[in-house]
Amino acid sequence: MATVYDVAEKAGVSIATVSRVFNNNTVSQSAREKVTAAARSLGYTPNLAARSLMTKRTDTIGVVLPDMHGEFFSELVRGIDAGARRLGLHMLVSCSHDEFNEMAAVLSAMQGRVDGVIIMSPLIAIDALEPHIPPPLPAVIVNGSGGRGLYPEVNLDNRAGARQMMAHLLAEGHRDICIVSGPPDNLDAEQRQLGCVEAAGHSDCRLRTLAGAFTEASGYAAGVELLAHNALPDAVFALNDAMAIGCLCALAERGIAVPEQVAVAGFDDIALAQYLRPSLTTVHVPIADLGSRSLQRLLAILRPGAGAATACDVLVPELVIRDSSRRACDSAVR
Amino acid sequence: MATVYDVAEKAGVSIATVSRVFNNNTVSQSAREKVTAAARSLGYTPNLAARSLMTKRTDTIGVVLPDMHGEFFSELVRGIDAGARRLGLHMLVSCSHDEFNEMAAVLSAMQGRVDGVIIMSPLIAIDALEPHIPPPLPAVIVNGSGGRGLYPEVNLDNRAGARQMMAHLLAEGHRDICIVSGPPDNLDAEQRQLGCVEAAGHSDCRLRTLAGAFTEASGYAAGVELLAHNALPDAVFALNDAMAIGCLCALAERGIAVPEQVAVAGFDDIALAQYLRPSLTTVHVPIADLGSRSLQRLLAILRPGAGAATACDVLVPELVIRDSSRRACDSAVR
DNA sequence: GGCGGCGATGTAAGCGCTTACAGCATGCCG
DNA sequence: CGGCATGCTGTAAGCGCTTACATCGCCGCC
Repeated sequence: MATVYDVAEKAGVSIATVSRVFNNNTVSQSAREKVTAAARSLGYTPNLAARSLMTKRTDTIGVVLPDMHGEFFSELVRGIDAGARRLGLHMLVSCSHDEFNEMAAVLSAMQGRVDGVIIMSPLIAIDALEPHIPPPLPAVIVNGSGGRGLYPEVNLDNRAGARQMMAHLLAEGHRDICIVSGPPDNLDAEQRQLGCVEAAGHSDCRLRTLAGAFTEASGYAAGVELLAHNALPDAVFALNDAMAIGCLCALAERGIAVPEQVAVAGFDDIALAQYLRPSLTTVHVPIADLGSRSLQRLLAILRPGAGAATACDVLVPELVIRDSSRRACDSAVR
Repeated sequence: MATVYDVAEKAGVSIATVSRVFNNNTVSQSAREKVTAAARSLGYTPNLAARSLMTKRTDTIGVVLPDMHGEFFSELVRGIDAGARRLGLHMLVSCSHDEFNEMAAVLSAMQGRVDGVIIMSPLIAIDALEPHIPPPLPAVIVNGSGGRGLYPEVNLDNRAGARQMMAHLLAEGHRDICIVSGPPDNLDAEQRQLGCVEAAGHSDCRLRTLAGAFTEASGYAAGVELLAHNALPDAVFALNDAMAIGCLCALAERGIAVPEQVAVAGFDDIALAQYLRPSLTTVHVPIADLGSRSLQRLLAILRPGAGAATACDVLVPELVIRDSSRRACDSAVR
């Protein structure tokens, strides 16, 4: 690997001049040309580790995720990436697999390699995590409500989303509603469920819950169970779209008409929710926004004064009514 | 930020001892305890940039992706991550947005921060890229057939997959088949198309092509166009599942029965392909395997002799026959 | 008791880079 | 023509760490 010394020697200048060329500092035109030529012929690329040792900046932000599955994760990363590239920042992505020790390990493995981190961990109570964030490391917590306020947070208002959906289902006249829940200990799932209960509390509605795990398979299983007991509710509200799809599948197999015999709703609004038949009523979650917003928050710490910190850090999802919950008479063009 | 010096002073030992404690070298029990206590009380974490400057190892591998959209990307990363974590490696993920200059920039931005890179870039001809990989950087190319052999490659046999699907459709008796193609310049799309043409060449089949872009929307548009011209083929083979889903949606809207009036097939086998109604016949792509396999290849370079390099680096996808292409008389339990 | 061996520790060099500081022309002014 | 600002360039220090090498007890042995 070529170093500044090699380039300097070949170009007949000092290492300082080489460095200056690569940092856009004042260098005479002739020196600049000699250096770039030498660098190219040697295949020289600055060693970023060495650079950041001096500058104390890495131009990299860490992203710690609970896992790597599915749409949610990729959207979030996409949201962060979009902002990061605009600012010339890189992303170090790691994955804690929902394990507490992993999380701490991953975090300390980022020390000195990132300027700050964005942490998302719906499974781990954030107040237990905070002490494990190396103190000088700027951090932003995504969707991990309940921290001690040591770090800024960007949250999704899952409860509000669930309440909106419940209000819609109630308005459609459904009084016997079955929730397909998310995995235990999952913060998002918990809050969505909470929103449902809140909304139901204000009404004369009967609420039941079937256990789910945020997967298509668990939604399918829930649908099968529903049919086995021969106790079809007015509506099924699966707490994410994957489960709604699984459930839809189970219902279709038994010839149950949706929405005529039972309404079905999901949560997340994944890309193909609108392409299902019937198209899926769901709650639109601005996942990429969650990512870009959290990057903004982090940047407000890293480059104080650079950009106005966003005032609000709670994103409210939006109800999207489609065919799977609409009464027959409402049906219209998609 | 505390350094080895701070810890050494507080613990009353030399910096070498501190370093040794953190590198599991021989240190007396008493010294070890003093150091760990001091480190904890100072909140010390080793600076990894400095460490890798000495050791020439970063324990990080770079992943360069064309973009951050959808299932494919997250699965690939998951496959890489799974292997990486087992080996204590980290992942630096970047995204070239299919732009050539970005690609080179991203690559040089990894210099000194990664031990090697896994590059995936279906849009960019790999032989144009190779010269831009900094020479000493070990690299593996994923799914970018056509390199000059400078770097090991791990490829998916898209052609074989497409041929399998065509064979299936032909066997079902379809002779008028419509392909919904992928975006221009996309290597995967090109090869899938090529496979179709090859398979059709050996038969008396009529093949048409409709332009697609690997998105649900483009599949939907293709479906609409098919109906507009009133020229329904026997079968529609969308070159990925997202488009197949869009197409299915367009057909369902007009009341066309699948598979009775027209068979539909996709490519990729995304998680919910089996939960659609009708469930989607498709080609299963082992995306995560693609990721873990490429990591293995990279490792074979980084740690020669550590693990046996896999002999084969072409993954063959697998035909999955479901309801959307089955003749009525074949229909059975899912 | 002196000595080789051994394990724990300290000293210091140096990884590849940035940057403060000094040095050195050059040009311009008084 | 001396002095001074100006613009490039080189020298050298040092970022936080690992590690070769030297040092130093200490034990057991002849």
